[in-house]
Amino acid sequence: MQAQHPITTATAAPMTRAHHAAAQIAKAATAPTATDALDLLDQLGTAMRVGENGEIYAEGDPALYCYRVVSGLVRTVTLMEDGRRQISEFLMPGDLLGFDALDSHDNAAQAVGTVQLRRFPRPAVEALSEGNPAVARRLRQATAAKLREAHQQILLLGRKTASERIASFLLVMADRAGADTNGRIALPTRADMADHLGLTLETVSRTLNELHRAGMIKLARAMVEISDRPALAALALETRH
Amino acid sequence: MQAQHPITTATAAPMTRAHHAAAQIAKAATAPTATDALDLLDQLGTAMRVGENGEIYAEGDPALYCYRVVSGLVRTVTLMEDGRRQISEFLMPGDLLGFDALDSHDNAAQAVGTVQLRRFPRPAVEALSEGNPAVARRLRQATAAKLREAHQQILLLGRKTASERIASFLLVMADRAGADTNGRIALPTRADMADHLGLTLETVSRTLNELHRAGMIKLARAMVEISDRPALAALALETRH
DNA sequence: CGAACATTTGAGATGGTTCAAGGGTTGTGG
DNA sequence: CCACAACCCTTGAACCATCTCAAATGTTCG
Repeated sequence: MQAQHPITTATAAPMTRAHHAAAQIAKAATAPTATDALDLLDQLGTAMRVGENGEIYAEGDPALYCYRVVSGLVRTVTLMEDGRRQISEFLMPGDLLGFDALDSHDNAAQAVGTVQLRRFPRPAVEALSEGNPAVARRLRQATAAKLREAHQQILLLGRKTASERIASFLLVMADRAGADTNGRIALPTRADMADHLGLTLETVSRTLNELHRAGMIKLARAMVEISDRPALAALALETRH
Repeated sequence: MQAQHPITTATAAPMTRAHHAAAQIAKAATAPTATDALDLLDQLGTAMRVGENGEIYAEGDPALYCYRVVSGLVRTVTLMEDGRRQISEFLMPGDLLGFDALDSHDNAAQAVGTVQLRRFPRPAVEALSEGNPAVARRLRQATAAKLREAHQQILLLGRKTASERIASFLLVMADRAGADTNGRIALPTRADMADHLGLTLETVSRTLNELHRAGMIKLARAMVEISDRPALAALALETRH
């Protein structure tokens, strides 16, 4: 039902940091910082780079680490035995990854292009959140926010037409990625979009070009620019916003 | 694209309990109970009953309360302006509801049949989890578990065929609801199933009857019995299990 | 009994898929 | 720096899984 993509090997730098710092930090920061409670995490993390199409973790892997995206785009992938593929979400710089795993990851995470990450050992994160209610709350909120996004995606997949899906997707990408200075936003491949939106890459291509002909977007390979946001929003049928 | 259902009014018993107990409980229970940390919640809750098709909360409502299902079946509904409807999930006895809201509910919750609930004021829950890391952790895990289910649903909606969807749904219901003593499980209406599975009620009806003819299930109105679980599981293409 | 509602079934319409081919782009090695 | 290979994207045409529209048949309950 869907074509598949060979996965080139990851270029992952190994890490060398300890987790024992976590408990200390948790106690030190009795009064949560005025900024973001999750800033505390940073000291526990290690920088890491993954090459294009590299795997950050596989489905079913024990959840030893979690990550924050520093730069680049990450996709979260579920694969069926016969090769059908579903991308649950795309993650952008600043997004957290793998924090909501229970003991194993329920889907794979892969770098769309080259990606820079900060990696945190989960035991350290757990220890930190155990000792610091503000961190615990922020983590729960982060997971709740993902759940909310998942519900949006469920609505999209269950009830929207192809052009509504594309319009919704473009708006989400524009809002989250923050268009570059020219209002242009980088897109993943048609195949990646298709597997995210429950369509085929041909339908994605056709629909994108229809929106272009309709004057709602400008199209250039892997880049789009939204020229008529109200029209797109009307198509996407965004309830909220 | 989809027919709509009028909502009969809820029969909700008002509540009378205070939240101030929360902080005390949190402190008292420094050593978390051997059983379930969430048992601590019970004392903060009030019993409540909602009639068939009654609304527990509406989409966009400020999230003042959260709930645990005591008996009956609850559906979580997102509505589009033109009437298209998506049911994100069905909740069974023991399931938590509204705990993962941020400050407002991102979808409505309705009673499928008559439902008994236990209702908790969110400030009390927050206070409890603030003071009790075990509770905080359980709540985060509960939200993470919902996210995992949402990802399954995204795969189902994005990539499965009608019969795969039905088969998957029946297995989930059987596992979660726990079939009655005769292995029979209660189903919501065809329309509710359709709006959960991204199909029309006609397709649900036809597919259910096909599975019946194929000898995989026994069918009796709002009841099914799974007669050939392996065959159903093969159809559902469950990766895990 | 009768009204409201849930389910089934049929027949025709269709949005999106599938299969197929051609054109663009990018990077790489000669 | 050109030429080829590997992709990606586009476009066309036929097909089909599911939807839509329509009607008949339960079923439930006041």
